[in-house]
Amino acid sequence: MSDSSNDDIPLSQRTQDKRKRKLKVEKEESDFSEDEVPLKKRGKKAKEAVIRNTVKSAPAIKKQKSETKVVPHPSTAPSIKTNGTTNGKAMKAESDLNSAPAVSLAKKKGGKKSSATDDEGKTEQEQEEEEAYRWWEAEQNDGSIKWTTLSHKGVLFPPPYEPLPKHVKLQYDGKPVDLPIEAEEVAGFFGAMLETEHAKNPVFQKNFFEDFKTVLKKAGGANVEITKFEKCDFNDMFNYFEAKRIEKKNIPNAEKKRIKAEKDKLEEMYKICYLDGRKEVVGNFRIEPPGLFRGRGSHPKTGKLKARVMPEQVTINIGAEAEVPQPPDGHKWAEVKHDSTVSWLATWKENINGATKYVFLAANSSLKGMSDFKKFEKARQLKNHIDAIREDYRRELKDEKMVNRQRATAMYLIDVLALRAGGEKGEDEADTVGCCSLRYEHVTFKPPNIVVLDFLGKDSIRFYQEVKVDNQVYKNLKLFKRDPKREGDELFDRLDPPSLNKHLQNYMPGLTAKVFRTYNASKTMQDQLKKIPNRGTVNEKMVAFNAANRAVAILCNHQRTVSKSHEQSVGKIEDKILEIKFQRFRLKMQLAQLDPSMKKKDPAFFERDPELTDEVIDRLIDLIITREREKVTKKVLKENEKKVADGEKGLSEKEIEKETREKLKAVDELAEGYKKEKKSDFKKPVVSVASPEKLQQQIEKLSERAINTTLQLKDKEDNSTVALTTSKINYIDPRLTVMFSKKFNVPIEKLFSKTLREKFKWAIESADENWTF
DNA sequence: TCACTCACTTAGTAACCTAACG
DNA sequence: CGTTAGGTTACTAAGTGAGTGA
Repeated sequence: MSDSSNDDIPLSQRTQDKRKRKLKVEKEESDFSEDEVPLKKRGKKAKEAVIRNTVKSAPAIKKQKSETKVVPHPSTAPSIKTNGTTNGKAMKAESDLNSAPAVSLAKKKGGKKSSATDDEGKTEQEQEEEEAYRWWEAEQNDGSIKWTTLSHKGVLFPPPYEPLPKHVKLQYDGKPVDLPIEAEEVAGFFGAMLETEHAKNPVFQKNFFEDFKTVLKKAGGANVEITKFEKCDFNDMFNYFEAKRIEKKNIPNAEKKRIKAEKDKLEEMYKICYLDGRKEVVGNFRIEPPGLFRGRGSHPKTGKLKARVMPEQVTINIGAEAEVPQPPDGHKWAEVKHDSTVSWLATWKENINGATKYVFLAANSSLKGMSDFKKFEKARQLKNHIDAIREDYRRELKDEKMVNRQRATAMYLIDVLALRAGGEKGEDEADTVGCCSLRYEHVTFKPPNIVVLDFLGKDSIRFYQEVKVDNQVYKNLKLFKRDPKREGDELFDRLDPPSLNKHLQNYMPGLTAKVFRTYNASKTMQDQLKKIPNRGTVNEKMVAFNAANRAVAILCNHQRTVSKSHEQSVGKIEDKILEIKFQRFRLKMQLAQLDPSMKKKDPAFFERDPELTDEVIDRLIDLIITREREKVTKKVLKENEKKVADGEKGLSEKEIEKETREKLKAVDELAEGYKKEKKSDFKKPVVSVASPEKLQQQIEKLSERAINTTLQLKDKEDNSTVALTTSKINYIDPRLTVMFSKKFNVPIEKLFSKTLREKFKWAIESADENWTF
C-alpha cells in the first residue's frame, strides 16, 4: 500500500529518498530520451540504435530454436495425384514446418470415398471422382499461385426493386407522400427496420435521413417537402412488410418447397466453379443487396445508404482459357482479369467505407482448406519458439529503451491475454482498439499488481478483465501512462503492429501477433482436453468438451448477446429446480412423520430449503395445478380427436366440456390436498405413502435431479454470453477435436456440424487419437 | 517512412431449419 | 402435428498483415 506511490517508478531500484527519487526519474527519462519521440514522427535510426544486452541480469538470448527435433516425418513423399497446380516449388518457405509435416498420409490412399456417412448414396458417380481430391495428401506449393485454370459463372445480382402498392405510403406530417421509386426504396429500407434497435439510434436516423433526402432530391422530389425526420411516419411500410412476411410464412409447405427448388435451380450455376479442373463450391456468389449500412457499435456511418451494385462496378477474375460469364443484359463488367495469384472470383467496391468486397470460394474448398492448414501449422511451429520468446520479452520488460519495453509489454498482453494486434483506426470508424492502440483510459490499476483492462475491441465487443499481472508489467503500464499523457493518448506510443510483427519475424518466419491467438487457443484446448477423464456417457464427454471449448472462447473474448428468450427459459429451469426441491421437502416431511426418530438424529436434513418461502410454495402449487388442468383439458380433446379419426362419433362441445369438468375434479382434489398439506405445515401429507426406505430413495433421486438441473442451469448461464463457435471455426486446431472424437469415442457428428465436417475434412481424415498440437 | 490499397481471416447476428415438446 | 427452442448456415462487417509507391 504505502509503496503504491512508488509504483510509477519504472525501474526496479527504488529509493526512499524523495529527492533522490526525483533525480532518478529524470535520469530515467533521459535514458529514454533518445526515443522520446512517438512512433509516428520518429526517424528510422532510433529503432535499431541500442544494443540491449547491456541489461543487468540478462541471460543469454537463445532465440534460434534448438535443433528442431526432427520428427521422422511421414510424408515428404509427393503423393498420388499431382495436379496442374503443383509447380516444382514444393514446400519451400515452409522448410521449418518439418516437425509438422503435411498431414500424415492417410490410411486409404486410393482416395476412395471415405465413409458413406454423409454423402447420400444417390449422388452422381462422377462427382465422387472429383471430390476425391485430397489436397492434404498432395504436395504443397508455396501458395503464391492459387490456380492454373479457373472457370465460373460470375455473380448473382439481387432482384430489381419492387415498388410498393399504391396505398402503402410514407406519411409526412400526417400526409401521404408520393415518392419517386428510388426514394421509396430507401424509405422502405428504413420502414422495414422500424422495430429494430438500429432505427432508434439517432446516428442511424440521421445518416439514413441525409441519404434519403439526397436520393429524393436527385429523383425530383415529392409532392410534399420533406425536411424533418421526426415528421416521417414509416408505419404503413412497416406494417406492409410485416403482413408480407406473415403471408409468406403461411404459404403451404408443398408450395414453399416448390419455390425453394425453383430458386435453387436458378442459383445452382453460380454455386460451383472449376479450379484446375476440379469442382469447388463458391462461397458468396451473391452481390450484396442495397440497404442501410448496419455498422456495429457506434459507427459514425451507420444508417447510410448502401447503394445497389451495378455490373459496371464488378471486376471478374477468371482463367484466361475460360468463357467469361455474361453480364446482365445491356451491361458490362468493370473489368475481366486473369490473375492466378489471388483466389477471388469477383470483386467490387462498397460505397460507404470504400472497402473492397470479394467473392471467394466456400470454406470447404481446397484453397481455403490449405490456408487453414497452413495457419494451424504455423501456430504449431510457434511452440518451438515460445519459450525463447517469453524469456526474451520477460527480460525486455526491464529494457532501458522505451521502445523495447513497450514492445515487451505488448507481447506479454498479446501472449497472456490473447489481445489482438490493434491497428490504427480512422475518424470515420467505430472507436475500437487492440493491444497497440490501447489508450490511457483503457487501463487502470489496483495495487499491488492488478490491472483493469476495459475497452471496446473488434466489433465493439467489450473487453473487461481485472488481471493479476507480472509486477514488471504492472510497473510498465503505469510508466506508459505517466505524466504528460492524458486521456486519449496511446499507451504504446512507440509501437505499432508492423514494428511488432517485424520483431516477431526474427523468431520465426511468418510469425505475427495474430498467430499467438491461434497458438494459445489451440494450446489451451489441448491442455483442457487432457484433463478430461476418458469415461462416462457420450453426453458427459460432450459437456466436458464444451467446457474446454468454453475456456478457449473466454480466452479469446468471444461473446454473443443473450437471446430474448434467455431470461424466460432460465426462469423455467429455476422453477423446475424449485419444484423439485418442493417435492423433496414434502417427501422429507412425510418421512419425518413416519419415523420421527430420524428427525431427531438429523434435524438439518428436514429443514425447509430457505428459498422455499410461503409465497414460492403458493406459486409452485399454482403452477402445478394449472399445468395439471391443461393436461386434462388437452387429454380430453385428444381422446376425442382420436375417436373421430377412428371413425367413431365425436363428442359435442357440451359433452367435451362436461367430460373435462368431470376429470378436472381430480385436479381440484389435488389442489385441495396441497392446500391442506400446507396448512398443516406439511406435517399431514394428504396422500400418505410408502415405506421410509422408499421415501428415502425418492428423496435421493430428487436430490440428484436438483443437482443436475442446477448444473444444467449453470451451464446455460455460463454459455449465455459466450460464443463457442467462433473459436471452434477459427482458432482450435480441428485435429484436436478429431483426436478427441477418436480417443473418447464421441461421434464426430456431435462435435462438428455438417458444414464444419466439410470444412475440416482434411483434419478428420488425417488426425488420429494420438494427434497432438 | 508513411499512407494507402489489396487480399484474406475473423466476428457477431439475422435468417433459416429442425428436432424436441406439449 | 403445430410450436418453439435451439442449433446451423448465410451474411457481411471488422479485423490483420503484406505490399506498394511516392
